[in-house]
Amino acid sequence: MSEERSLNFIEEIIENDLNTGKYKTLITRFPPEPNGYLHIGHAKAICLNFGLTKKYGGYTNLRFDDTNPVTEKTEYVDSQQEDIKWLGFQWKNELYTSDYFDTLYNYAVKLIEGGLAYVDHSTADQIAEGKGTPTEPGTDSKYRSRSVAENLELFGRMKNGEFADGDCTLRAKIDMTSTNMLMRDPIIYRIKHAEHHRTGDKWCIYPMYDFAHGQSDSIETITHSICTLEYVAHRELYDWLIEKLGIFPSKQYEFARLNLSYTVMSKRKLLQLVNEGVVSGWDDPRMPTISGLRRRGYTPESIREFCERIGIAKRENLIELGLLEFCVREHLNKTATRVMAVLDPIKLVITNYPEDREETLIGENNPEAEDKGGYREIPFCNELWIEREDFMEEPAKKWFRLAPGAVVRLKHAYIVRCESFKKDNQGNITEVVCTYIPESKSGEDTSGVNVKGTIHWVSVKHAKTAEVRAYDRLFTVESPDSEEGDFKDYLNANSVEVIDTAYIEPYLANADKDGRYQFIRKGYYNLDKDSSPNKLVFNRTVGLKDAWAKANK
RNA sequence: UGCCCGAUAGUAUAAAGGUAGUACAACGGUUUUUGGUACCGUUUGUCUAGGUUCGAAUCCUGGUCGGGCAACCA
Repeated sequence: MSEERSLNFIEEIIENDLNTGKYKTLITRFPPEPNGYLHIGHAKAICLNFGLTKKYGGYTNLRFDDTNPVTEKTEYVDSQQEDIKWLGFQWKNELYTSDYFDTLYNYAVKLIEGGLAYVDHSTADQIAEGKGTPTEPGTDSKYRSRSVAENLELFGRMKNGEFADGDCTLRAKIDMTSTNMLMRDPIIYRIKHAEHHRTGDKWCIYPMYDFAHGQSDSIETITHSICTLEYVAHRELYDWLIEKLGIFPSKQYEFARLNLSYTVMSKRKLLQLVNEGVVSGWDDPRMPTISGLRRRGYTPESIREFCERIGIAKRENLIELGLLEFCVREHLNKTATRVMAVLDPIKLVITNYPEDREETLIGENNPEAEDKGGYREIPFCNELWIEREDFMEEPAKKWFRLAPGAVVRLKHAYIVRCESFKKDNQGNITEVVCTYIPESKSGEDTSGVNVKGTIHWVSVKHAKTAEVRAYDRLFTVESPDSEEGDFKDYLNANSVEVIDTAYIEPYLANADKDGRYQFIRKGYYNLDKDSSPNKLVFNRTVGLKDAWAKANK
């Protein structure tokens, strides 16, 4: 493999830092807040952070950024770990920002002692007002000039629970006239009498993101702290705090987050879809969450490949959903077991094949695999289920499938000729009547007949049934976020289609929970978690490309 | 009206002053017992106006457009 992929801007920085000896070991971190499920956008960050240390050596920590007890839950901690592992990555240390609450408290005291922080008894409204606006400077709080001793005493009382939520905050003393709003005396500690998922009721004050993230990076001697673009403005504060505290100088670098067409990525909106029952849960197969994609049948390999292909840069982007689908097709084409399933059945009857005769045919499991993926037995008889769409009473031009008088290959079986067909009162085709060519058996064809088309089928006598669910994009517009009005106005009403009774070949009765199947000529499918031995339920991961359907649109 | 970030085919992403390349998409073809896969080919691009230079996607200046910044969220 001569991989000559060019470096992205972060890799360039890292190679430079490694080459100049600035760092001996690369240390990154993935820092999710445990307040929701991870999605494909997080996968981009996971692949970046873990991928970097895999490539250059060093290691990556998993750090749960749990500084806001009211939104965070252990359920999310567990799901996030599962998702990262499933994607194929292993962290060096499992850490929590809450592990550092004592250290962080001492850092705050140090800031106060240096005259760089003060306790502010202003209300939230007063603080907001004093902040100014992006175009007007802020004004100093009247509590800004409190003495170090008074601030120390007050902060101690905050910690001891002597104040109610919102009574006061600890603010860094920087510059109320800065053009960077974040430097206008940012709040670094607030009071929340809330139960924390790990520290319980030990604390009633919690550090803000800006006073926790960079400090945690520093404690862990993270060399390259990689985050998304919305934190660019925070970098000045990140650096300021590290400098004033005199601690290990981690550096922050920002890249553009992933936007994927026809879906939404914000945790708030995804949570809304879950809470309002628009989807069945975080792992609904239509969700862009890792757990949703997993249930849908996506593979870790395909998601990693996707993240590799989209690249890392600083400009805003909107990735076509088609690329994700390409990546999963690419992987599943190489790995999925081929089987036959008929989703919209009509009956095909072979008049010259004895009614009481049955045959066992042999089919390769995967033409792309080295050993053809092994072989399986497929029962055959005189009555078969075929797809309704594989027959046309009046064939279109370039039609290679069944039509009166047309010949077609039954996959792994014989060539048949359509002699006639039957209709019901409404004019629906109910049965296709054929004769078969006995010498045309697959693998030992001596008939000399050439056919243009091959169709899939399932023996009526031997067919098993299954429910099959097909999914489509969740939204009808490319970028629901940037449309007028509420994003839910653009939900795709037909994002799921359920087929109650599809006919499947008997081999599938023993389908593997983790198996990936290609229903020949239809798409890639896997078993849903709702599936049981009594009632199989398949999800369509993604359809096969369909040149015929596209050409005839 | 301030500050910060960005701008290369339809979508992404390369080219560190020297032939604008790659992938996906689109289109055409070859192969095929999946109208799948594979393979071959084609179309499409440097936001704009100046400047520096023998030479600019790249450096400089002005403009335009897009995004971000006024949570006791992260």
